[in-house]
Amino acid sequence: MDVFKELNTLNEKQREAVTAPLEHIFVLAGAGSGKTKVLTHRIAWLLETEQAHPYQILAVTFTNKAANEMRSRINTLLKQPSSGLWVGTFHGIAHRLLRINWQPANLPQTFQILDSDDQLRAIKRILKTLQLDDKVWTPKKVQIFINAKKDQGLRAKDVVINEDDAWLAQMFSIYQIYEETLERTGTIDFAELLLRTYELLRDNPALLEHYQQRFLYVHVDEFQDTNTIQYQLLQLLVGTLGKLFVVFDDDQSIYAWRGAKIENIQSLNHDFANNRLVRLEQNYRSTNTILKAANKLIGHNQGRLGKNLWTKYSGGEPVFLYSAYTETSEAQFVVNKIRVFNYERKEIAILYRTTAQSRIFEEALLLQGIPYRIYGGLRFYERLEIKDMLAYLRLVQNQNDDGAFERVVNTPKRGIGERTVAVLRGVARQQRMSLWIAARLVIENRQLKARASNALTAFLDLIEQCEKCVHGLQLHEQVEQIIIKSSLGEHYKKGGAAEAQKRLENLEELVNAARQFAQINPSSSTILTEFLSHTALEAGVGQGSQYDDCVQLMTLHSAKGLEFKVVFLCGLEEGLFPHKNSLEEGNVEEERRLCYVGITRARQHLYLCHSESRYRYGERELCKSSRFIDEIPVELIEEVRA
DNA sequence: TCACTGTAATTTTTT
DNA sequence: ATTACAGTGA
Repeated sequence: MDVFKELNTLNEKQREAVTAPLEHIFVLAGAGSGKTKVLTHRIAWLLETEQAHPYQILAVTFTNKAANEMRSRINTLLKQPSSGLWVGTFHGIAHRLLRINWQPANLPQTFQILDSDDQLRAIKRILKTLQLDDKVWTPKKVQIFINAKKDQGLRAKDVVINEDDAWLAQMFSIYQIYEETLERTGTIDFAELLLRTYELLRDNPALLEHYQQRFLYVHVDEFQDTNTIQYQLLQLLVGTLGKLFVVFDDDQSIYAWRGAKIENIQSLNHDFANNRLVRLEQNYRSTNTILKAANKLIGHNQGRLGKNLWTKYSGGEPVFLYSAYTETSEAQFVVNKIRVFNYERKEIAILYRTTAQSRIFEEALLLQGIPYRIYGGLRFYERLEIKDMLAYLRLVQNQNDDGAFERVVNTPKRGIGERTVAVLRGVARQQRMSLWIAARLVIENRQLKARASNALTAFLDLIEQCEKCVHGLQLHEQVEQIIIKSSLGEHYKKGGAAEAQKRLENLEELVNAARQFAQINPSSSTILTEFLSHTALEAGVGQGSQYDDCVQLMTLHSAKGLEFKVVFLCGLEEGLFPHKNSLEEGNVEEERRLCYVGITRARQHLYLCHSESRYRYGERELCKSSRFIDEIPVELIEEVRA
């Protein structure tokens, strides 16, 4: 790249951040102020004028989408694929470090990642064996508790328990058993990826020094979303040698619910001395009207760092407001409007608070034959049949994976019922062994009736056969073989016609995904392990989009970082947005920031929609329009009719 | 052991 | 409305 030519495309503030001397740089970047541009240009600047080597550069994002975007923009800028440069999500980078350093991290080489669903199942199993009242100790609550502790960097054993607090004591004891279980099964959950990586570096000084010397330039996107353990990890990595470059917007902090600490922004100044703050407040995205609406809305929040976005674009059409009678007419209005616009369809987005709202828009779009793409919702690798197949693969690769064992031991049905599995669980727990080994033992000791024993033996043989037969095969052939051997394919053929077809197609798609994965990644003996991790870390968002030019449907959370010519912000109703749960927890400000994110996605046209009534739990409920609508000055709004 | 039936709970967002 | 789960009979 011609650095100096590129610099001319930046404004003064952006240039200041990109060409800043080698200190810690904090960039307060408002929506649409070109933060990704600054980040990518900074990296290019380091490479071209500071003689940095690609392998000295680390760039961390929060979503896979953002990571991919950044990687491709860096490549475009450098006019070649950048090798050696690490760009990824916090979880992706932690995973990479753990794979390389599995031994000092005290992990088996084939360790696997549990997604939220796997984690919840593991917790349910533990609660069942402990025979606790599942009204008091709901799996969800336990899951939230454990993840919160891990996000704070706390192990069960690290915490001093006040014996008076029976609830807390019980929670920690569950946490402890959970930790032991995961240890035994060779699996780790999402939060553990971060915590384990933190401990790995903290407890291995030589290793830490190695990475500190390597990653001299650490970049973090969306810094306002970091949680405690992520912050601590950054502190370790940057050390005294490294230079930190963070980009953040406190008004777009929307992940407090999963442990993001907005206080981390304040800590920066103290923990990383010799720093420089650059403010990007010029917006290049939206019309002045849209920006004014956004500024006024977010002005209702207290304790902001404070900034005022401005733009050179004057005026723009008003923000349109549509009040529907029902959610169906809301969707109809949106779809009719979409037909009028003469833009590319991918320039149009329908945004909503909850995934459940997508269905009604999907139906309306389908009816009118408008191509659309839904982000989020049930992702490819989360589908039932895919999870089943992945469980077979996991079990073939690591027989101690109890979660995988339980999932497929009787799928498809092979006569191993609850009773038999209960016996295995009992033995496994008593002798602290995996279900697989317990099964072996139980068969040897003839603890089961002949019928159950035979069925179980057949299952164990099946898995071992699979293990033998996939040896030396290509990754996608391994998947293909196991679909056949496990007779999962057969199994799904039997279901309802249309649904069964879909499931079979998905299994076929999994084979394709494996083929693609093997093409992108260098072949190695651990490719199956890596593929399985990939399915957990990137739940397969890109699968199955048939058209390129589609109307974009997504939740407000997944819209962060994107922009569209036309935005429909839907379901603006009290209880839905702001969501009831947030109101109860007193988190209206985060909901408002979410609304701010939504509004600032729009370049030219913004439609706010709400419905007077909505189906919930099978009943029609009356809905009040959202307070957020009232917080936008009326002179910016124009009511429209269908 | 498994299919069937009735009842209770469920819906915030993502790695 | 849809789904998950527990209880019941074959």
